[in-house]
Amino acid sequence: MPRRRPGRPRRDDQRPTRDLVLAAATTLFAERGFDAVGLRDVAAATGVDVATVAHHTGTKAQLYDACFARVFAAEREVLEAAGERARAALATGPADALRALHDLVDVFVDFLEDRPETTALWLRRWLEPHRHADLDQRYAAPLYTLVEELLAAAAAGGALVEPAPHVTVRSLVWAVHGHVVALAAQQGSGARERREFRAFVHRFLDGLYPPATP
Amino acid sequence: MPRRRPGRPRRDDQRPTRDLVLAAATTLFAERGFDAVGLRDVAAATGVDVATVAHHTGTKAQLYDACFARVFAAEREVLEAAGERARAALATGPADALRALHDLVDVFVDFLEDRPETTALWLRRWLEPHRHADLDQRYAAPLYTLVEELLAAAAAGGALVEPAPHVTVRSLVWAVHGHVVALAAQQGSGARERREFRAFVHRFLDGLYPPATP
DNA sequence: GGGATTATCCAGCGGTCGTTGGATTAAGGA
DNA sequence: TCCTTAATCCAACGACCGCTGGATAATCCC
Repeated sequence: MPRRRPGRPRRDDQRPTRDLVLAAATTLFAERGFDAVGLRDVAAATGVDVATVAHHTGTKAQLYDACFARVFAAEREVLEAAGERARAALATGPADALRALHDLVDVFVDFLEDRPETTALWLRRWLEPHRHADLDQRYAAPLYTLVEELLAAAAAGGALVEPAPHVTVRSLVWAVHGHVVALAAQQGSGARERREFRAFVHRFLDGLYPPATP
Repeated sequence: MPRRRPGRPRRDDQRPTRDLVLAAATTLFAERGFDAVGLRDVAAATGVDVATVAHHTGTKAQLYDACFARVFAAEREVLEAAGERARAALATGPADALRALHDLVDVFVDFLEDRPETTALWLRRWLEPHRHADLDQRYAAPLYTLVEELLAAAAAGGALVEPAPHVTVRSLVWAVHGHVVALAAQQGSGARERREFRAFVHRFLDGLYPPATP
């Protein structure tokens, strides 16, 4: 239990103020985008003053970046843990690699369904041209590499027809984002949509390989 | 040749001012989004005053809607023309239906590659929750219906495995948008990317059906 | 030619934005 | 207890925002 640092306390300070600000800002940025969110909106959603937001997170652009870093770090953490398990299956054989690929994609879909703000921030960032390189290299590239390795390993049991794995991976990723956006757009639990999408994804993965001709 | 209407002329009035404003605004909105674009930016890009923009397009929200209507009307026009040809192939047989499906998707990919602002506006609109219904029903639904019909017709020559056609179509559409975004993000002509993506899409369409077991 | 109509620009209004200086309050360290 | 440090809020600054009233100029209709 860390001691409180000096300073005038808030009325309810169970969590550090910076975390509260980042959480509120992330939600708002995901919903409305950078320019439509005012620092006074963030402050009101957190329950503090505008100056307090600035004191903890600096400028608005820095706050935006901090929100991205937090969300994408969480995504990366989950995916890398799943990636470790998948890598372990790489050496054991093509069938295991294909199953590991299915598992990895399931983790990815589950994560984005649970945290749709990840999809929203991801899409918004793609629409900012000057940030493409950073986003792609720091967050997307490692995942893409892993999936491509899994694809290649799984292909050992039946030659992979697709000549450009990154196109396949990217298309799959965008399909998942589209699924999450569609889920957020409709009312209801979307349980059927989730089930159908998973069936589609698994069929998609299996369809990447030509039928085994015994 | 329509006569000029009365009023103080611009210095160079080859095209109607409203068209120039809409074209400039569409580019800016696609690049930066609604809130990051000021009416003074639109005016400067057009070469007129702010008041002139307001005079021709009303409020900023109306200008935004007009840009959407123009872009999506162009998309719809192209797709419906291609859809007419595809529908003609529906009755002739499963092989023709499958080929028509390929052609229709090619038209879709070509169009979005040529006009990436369509993808940008489309994605931005998806990120505005209160506009989902309108976007989906007015523009997406007719296309989806047509593609699903083509899928069903093509399936007559080999049972369609996929049980939820709209999931397949939506995933394909999002994959195309992802392809366009990736194209815009990289330098160079992207000729190889385009070729690879087309190969992927056609393999994807063929993979929707189980292998014919002779 | 002369009013009517239309397009354009200028200037400015009220409001909101991101940001900051400084006062206030509470905690830790001596 | 007193000084330092840190967290918070208040007030306000300058800049920019969407929007508009009104002046001006060019065309049409008669």
